[in-house]
Amino acid sequence: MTISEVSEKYGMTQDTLRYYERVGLIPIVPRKPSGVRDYDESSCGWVEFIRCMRNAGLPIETLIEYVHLCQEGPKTNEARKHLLIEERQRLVERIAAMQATLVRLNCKIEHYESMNKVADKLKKSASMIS
Amino acid sequence: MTISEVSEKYGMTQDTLRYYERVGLIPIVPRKPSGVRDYDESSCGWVEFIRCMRNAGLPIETLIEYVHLCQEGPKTNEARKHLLIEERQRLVERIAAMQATLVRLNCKIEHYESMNKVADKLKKSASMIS
DNA sequence: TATTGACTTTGAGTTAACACAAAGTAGTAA
DNA sequence: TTACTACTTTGTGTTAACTCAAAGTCAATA
Repeated sequence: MTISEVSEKYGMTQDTLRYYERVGLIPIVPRKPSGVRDYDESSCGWVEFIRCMRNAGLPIETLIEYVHLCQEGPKTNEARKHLLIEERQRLVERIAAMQATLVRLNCKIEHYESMNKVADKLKKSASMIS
Repeated sequence: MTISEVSEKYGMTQDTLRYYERVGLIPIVPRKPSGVRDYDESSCGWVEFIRCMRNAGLPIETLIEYVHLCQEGPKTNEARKHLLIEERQRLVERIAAMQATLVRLNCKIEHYESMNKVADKLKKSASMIS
């Protein structure tokens, strides 16, 4: 697959794909003899994985470390697991914080809606008088 | 309350507090005759609210707009509500994405743990032979 | 009274995460 | 053969959200 196809498929710009590769967020993508990137299944898998993790807010630095570990073979399995467990912890905390915020937003929105109702009632009473 | 007390209380730097006020993320904080900030209950409430929203990832631009609306009186109630509803929608989506990522992380971690078990079993068999 | 320390404003600097521009190359179509 | 298009690398620019520095002010304390 060409970079434009991958860009299309995963909804990321070509610049971002090259940037991710440059900084080590995904392993080096294989090239055609001409030097043009030719994404294989593995490359696409990485792109999709990193997109997912980035969407969830995992920091680039940590992901770069993970990718490095993956490229060093099975001896780094423990280290990778620890890294993932730590990130999971942080993710769980972020989700909890966001859910608390969601509850709060709901309260505020309901508050505004109840104000509307009060306003409606006032209007009704007014129209009944007039 | 002084800025240092507020900074302490909410775990934000004084610089961030001043920055938030400068860009309109919180309303202007009342001052002592000397010009020093003197946070009252309302100011503290705003600081806490904004911290919460920022932690959940709501963009500063949107929050600035919300604060502006709040300062324009009750005629902006509808607009505020709409703004909050939109942000709630985006928040719900972010939470969903993060939960999907969490599931994925769990899978990966379990994968690494099952690999450990296999390794353990191999070790055990080896020790039984020797 | 002099100094100290916490505050003030204004403006510039920093960091993460891209986004863009320039200059060059490979492959294809006319 | 020329023109065109999609790619390449290298390096610079941008944006959000702070963060720091400089120079000055005020109140309290030695």
